[in-house]
Amino acid sequence: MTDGNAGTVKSVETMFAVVDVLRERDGARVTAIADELDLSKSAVHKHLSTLRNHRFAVKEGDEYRLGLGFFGYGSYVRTRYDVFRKAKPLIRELADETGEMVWLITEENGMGMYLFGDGGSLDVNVDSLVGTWRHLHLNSGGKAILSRLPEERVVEIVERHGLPRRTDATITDLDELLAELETVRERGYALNLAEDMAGIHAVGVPIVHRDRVQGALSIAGAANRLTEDRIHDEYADRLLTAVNDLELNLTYR
Amino acid sequence: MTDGNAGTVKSVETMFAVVDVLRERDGARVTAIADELDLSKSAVHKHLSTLRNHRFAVKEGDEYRLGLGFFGYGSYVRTRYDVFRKAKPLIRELADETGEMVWLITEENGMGMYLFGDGGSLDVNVDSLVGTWRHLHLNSGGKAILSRLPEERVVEIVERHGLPRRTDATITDLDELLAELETVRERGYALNLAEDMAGIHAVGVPIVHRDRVQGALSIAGAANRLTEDRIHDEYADRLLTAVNDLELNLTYR
DNA sequence: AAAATCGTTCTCTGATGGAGAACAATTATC
DNA sequence: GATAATTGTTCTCCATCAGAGAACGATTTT
Repeated sequence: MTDGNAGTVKSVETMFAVVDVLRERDGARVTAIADELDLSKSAVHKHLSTLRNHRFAVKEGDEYRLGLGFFGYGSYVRTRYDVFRKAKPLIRELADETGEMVWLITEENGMGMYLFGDGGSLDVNVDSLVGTWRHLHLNSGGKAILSRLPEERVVEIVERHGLPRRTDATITDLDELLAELETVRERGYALNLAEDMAGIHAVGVPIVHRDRVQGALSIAGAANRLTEDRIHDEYADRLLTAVNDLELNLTYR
Repeated sequence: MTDGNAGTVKSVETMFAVVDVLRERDGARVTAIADELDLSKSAVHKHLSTLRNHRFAVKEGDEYRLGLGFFGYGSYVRTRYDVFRKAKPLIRELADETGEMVWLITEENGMGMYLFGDGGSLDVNVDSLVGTWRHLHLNSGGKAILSRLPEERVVEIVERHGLPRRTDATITDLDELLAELETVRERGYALNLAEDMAGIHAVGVPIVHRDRVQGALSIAGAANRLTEDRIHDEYADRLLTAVNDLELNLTYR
């Protein structure tokens, strides 16, 4: 527990290293992987064969890439989230209605992950954000989630993952974050005023079900459209209503 | 090569076994996994810790489940497919226009996988099919893909994965399949007349780019709406046009 | 044509994966 | 409510196997 990787399976650890090289390089050949990881070619080859047998890697000529096996298991994991299945049609609706991006984010081990996103024109590529890990303090959905966690967990999370800065507006101080979360609790929704990406504003509302935060919905878009005023006047209420519907849906349907 | 799992890493193999138990059981506890796999508790525990460190498993109380790590890597793999990124908006459009389900399927190691799907009133159904492996002979998109593979590869694939029957209409004979693929080549699109699921018809068109099949688009829906006649008269042409657009998009944009 | 580099398949050995015992904590049973 | 059974986790320790290195033919470079 104190030691990070005590009691782990080393060869699985190296397998993950191989996988990460394949991901970072968008595919690689045996020798390149062996060089990068300081492993013998034979060892790397053995790992790649193993991965291939389980469809987690594919071989194209002499180049190996990650296989669709990951997508298969990944889709399964997402589909297991009740909140995803129920939020998806709602998100579509909200995206069509507002013309902005609408996101579902959830938390695991103190980090956030976008489970689904829709809408928005060409500003941000939705698909490249889905499935990526995000620090929770950097976005409205993440802050909405944090606002519903016990303070000791928030502190724990910040200690583990830190509060990296992305823009001038990023909250990088724990006390400041805790104060902001108090505001979020009172108000019912969280803002993101260019704290992650310059020029992008957002509102986020936590999804609570059975006394647990299941995630958060958020609306994000260009700062000149999603002004602070319009968020308070229009978007926040629309989002609160949507989340309320969703929470009822989670309970009764 | 002859021996299926010669030259593989055994402990990675057992890791995958653990992962599969977690998937099949929708989460499990240490002892249950150890019992099922005939492993010691300590071994299973070590594997679970390793998986957890890499976010491929999470622990909730004493129960372990697969983690969002899979979804992260899975999303990456899908996004790497150019054909997915470019087909997605087109599929949305087609789904809205026709009111039927529209699918993108691709092939890896002789099996098909739905990369994306949209539309249809049975919206729930869509997400449970995305990310699952499908035999290629069972659906229109798969047959469309097969029609563009060299005959020896088709034979190879059938030898490896067989031609399992799903309904009365399923093609279970290799020669019959090869003949059908010839028809598909001449006509440009493949049909699926309740060969996988009773009451479901579909049309599929292969997506060819740089002399390789990148996948196939298909339209699927209730047999009483997608009658054979209407497929030939309406849907096939609409789909061929869409795929043609997509192929140009793949080349020039 | 020669040299270099590649992926794959061997053999071999030291590191380590997995069994089993021990433990406290929890749950089941009476 | 006390006892017994079962749990997850952490040890130690030995037999296994993960990984190094050499050898191979096939490609690619020079």
